[in-house]
Amino acid sequence: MKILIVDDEPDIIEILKYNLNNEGYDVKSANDGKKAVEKAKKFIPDIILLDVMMPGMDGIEACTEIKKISSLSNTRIIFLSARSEDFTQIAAFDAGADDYVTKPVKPKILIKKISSISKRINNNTLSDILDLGKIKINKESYLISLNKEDISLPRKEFELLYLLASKPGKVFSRDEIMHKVWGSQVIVGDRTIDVHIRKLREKIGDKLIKTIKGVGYKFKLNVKKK
Amino acid sequence: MKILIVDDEPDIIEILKYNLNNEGYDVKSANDGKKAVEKAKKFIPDIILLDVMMPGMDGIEACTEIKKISSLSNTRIIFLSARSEDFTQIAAFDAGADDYVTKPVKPKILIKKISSISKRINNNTLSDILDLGKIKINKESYLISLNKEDISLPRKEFELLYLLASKPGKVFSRDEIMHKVWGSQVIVGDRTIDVHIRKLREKIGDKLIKTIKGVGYKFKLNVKKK
DNA sequence: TTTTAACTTAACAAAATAATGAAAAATTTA
DNA sequence: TAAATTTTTCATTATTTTGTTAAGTTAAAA
Repeated sequence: MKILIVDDEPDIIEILKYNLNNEGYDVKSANDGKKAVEKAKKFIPDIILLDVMMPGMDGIEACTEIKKISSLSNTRIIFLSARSEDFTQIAAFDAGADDYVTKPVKPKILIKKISSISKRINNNTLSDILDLGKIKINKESYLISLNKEDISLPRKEFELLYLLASKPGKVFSRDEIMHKVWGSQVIVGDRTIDVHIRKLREKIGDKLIKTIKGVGYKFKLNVKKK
Repeated sequence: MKILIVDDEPDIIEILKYNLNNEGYDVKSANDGKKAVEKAKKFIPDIILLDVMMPGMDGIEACTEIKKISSLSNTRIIFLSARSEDFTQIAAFDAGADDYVTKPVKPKILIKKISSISKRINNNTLSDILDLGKIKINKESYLISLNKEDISLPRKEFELLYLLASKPGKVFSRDEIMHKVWGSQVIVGDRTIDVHIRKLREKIGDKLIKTIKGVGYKFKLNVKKK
């Protein structure tokens, strides 16, 4: 996740950079509106933290500029402003802000907002309900229904099943499963995945997930033909 | 806003009068059905609080009479009855009651109901009520009714419940809850949300809100299975 | 058929997450 | 202003989920 910090005070950049780096974000910075727009074009950040008050091009202007750039259409903008009661809030949202934080910025709050925004970015792509005939997988309620009976699954098991079922027939390697379900940062042993598969099979029966030895696992298509 | 209280017990009239005056209502009273009808004709109250059990003409009869009077067609009637399980409820609604309150009357609840009704009179819109079977959630008066019993909830608890119940079955993450209930500018700890959930469960029982570990909370649908 | 790598299974340990109790802080009401 | 209520936090405990290991199976390859 890439973040661009824009502020004219080096101290603030320093603090934010430090905290965000610690959280594992890829952070760059700029110290005025103009440079911000340039850097954003190259860096294509996921999130821009934009100070409202800056000499030269201020945050609102910069935001307006950034919003015009099509390659940055998925970039979220969080404003940093001095006073919460400020009229700038309104202007900020008009300019296309996704959120704002008032100074002095508390790193905890900022990090929470950022993680909440990044989750939203990630989640939006997946559709919510998979309907595979006798099994339905509902991400909204974290329930699956098998032959009309609801079964609730722990999170990892659910996500594993959801992944396999999102492309029935496709064989997922353990690497791919690990990447998609556990995320790129986490590394677990291959056996761990097997164990989760087993637990799933205990609950949904062993017909639906097939092992492809030496390759991985797949969700089985409806195999009824005459 | 004019309110007429009708009850044969002076104490009750006293208490209600005191509380409603404090809220700025214009309050008069009567101590039996007949006098109530007469006073109502002259006073043209917006709301009548009508005791069911009274010597002479009882509340139900009085209500029927009042409903015949065209100048009182906009007057709402709230019954006061001793027991909630009473058949009188049915008779009361047949007679044209708009609402009822069980004795002993809790002033807070009564006031909320009244303010809810007055709002409805003013903007003539239907109130915002979620009806989930045995639990009803009335956003206008911030009251919920569980198995016919009114429970008044503090604002945060109410809004939390309202959010969950607005989409039964959907799992709400703590982030989403925080966003929707606390607003985007407020950050509270995750435990805070848990605590509110707990308070809610203390009041409405622990069947209705389910924890999805690692994900969030959801309002449970009617879960009857054999 | 034997060998062997790959998988399954069960039992257990570790980590993550939530429930609880108590109490401080903030807010509302009297 | 004091009292009461509501909201929030914190520390502790309980619970569930997740991950690991090791021993048994299986199925393909030699």
